[in-house]
Amino acid sequence: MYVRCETTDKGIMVDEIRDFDLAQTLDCGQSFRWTEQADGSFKGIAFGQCVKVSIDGTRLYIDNADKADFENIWYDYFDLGLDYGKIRENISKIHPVLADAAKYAPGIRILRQEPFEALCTFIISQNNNIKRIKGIVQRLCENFGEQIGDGEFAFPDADRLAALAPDDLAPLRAGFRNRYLIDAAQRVSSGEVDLEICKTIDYDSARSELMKIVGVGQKVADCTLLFGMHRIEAFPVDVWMKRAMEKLFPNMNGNDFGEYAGIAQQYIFHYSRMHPEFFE
DNA sequence: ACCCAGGAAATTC
DNA sequence: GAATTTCATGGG
Repeated sequence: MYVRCETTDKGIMVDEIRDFDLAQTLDCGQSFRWTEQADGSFKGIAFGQCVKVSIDGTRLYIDNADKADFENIWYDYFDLGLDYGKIRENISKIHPVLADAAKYAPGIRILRQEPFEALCTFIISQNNNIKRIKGIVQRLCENFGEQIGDGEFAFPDADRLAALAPDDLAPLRAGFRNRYLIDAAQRVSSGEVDLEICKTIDYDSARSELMKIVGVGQKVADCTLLFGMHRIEAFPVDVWMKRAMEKLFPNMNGNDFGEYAGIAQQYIFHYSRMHPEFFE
């Protein structure tokens, strides 16, 4: 998608936006740092910058960002270079229920989050619920992240967390996940686990690289690869996806959804979560 | 009191 | 090896 942006009183404005719904994308359990405001906009932080985003028709507004920020951070973060309409069209041919799921929330996009943040937030996600995950992530940033504004904190980097011990994370109330977070930070900080290389090496190797970390299994590795490394062939299977596959796609698995399996996964995950009656 | 939550490690069979 | 239990915490 070719986009131009210009400066307005509501920050940067980008026109001709398609296949993008803020609630569907920012409140669907892939990122845990966005909160909806009373006016329908979303406030959040990524790459150390706090912004407020809103959509009016085909126009995307990003407040508190300039043109350089848009080009350097937000164009990629919102994955505006990928044609989701075309992908939706293609994967809808695979299975009629997948077509239904894609049609249900056509504005979902896969964010390109910071790798270390994706790793940590999905470590926190295990055996947990989205509301509490958000609280723990918020406390992690408030306690150990760099302050970037009035009450706003960046996600802490691996070096900072690597200097801590599990008990130092007690204020998070993350329980048994504390030692997993410290182990992840120390292995990333030391270079034993290379998050950048996970963007390019073959999928199984990338997954193995992440699974060196204590507390990272297949599902957390897949989520990290999908949301932090934009490996959109990843197909994380959590409790919702397990139910969905058994009930809605019997005798199928992630491989049947092809190179865009991760995008299919998000459509199915969201569709299932919004329709719990499917699984009663 | 009990069960579950975008799981994984530790233990047991 | 496969199946079960445990791990903290909070909400329903």
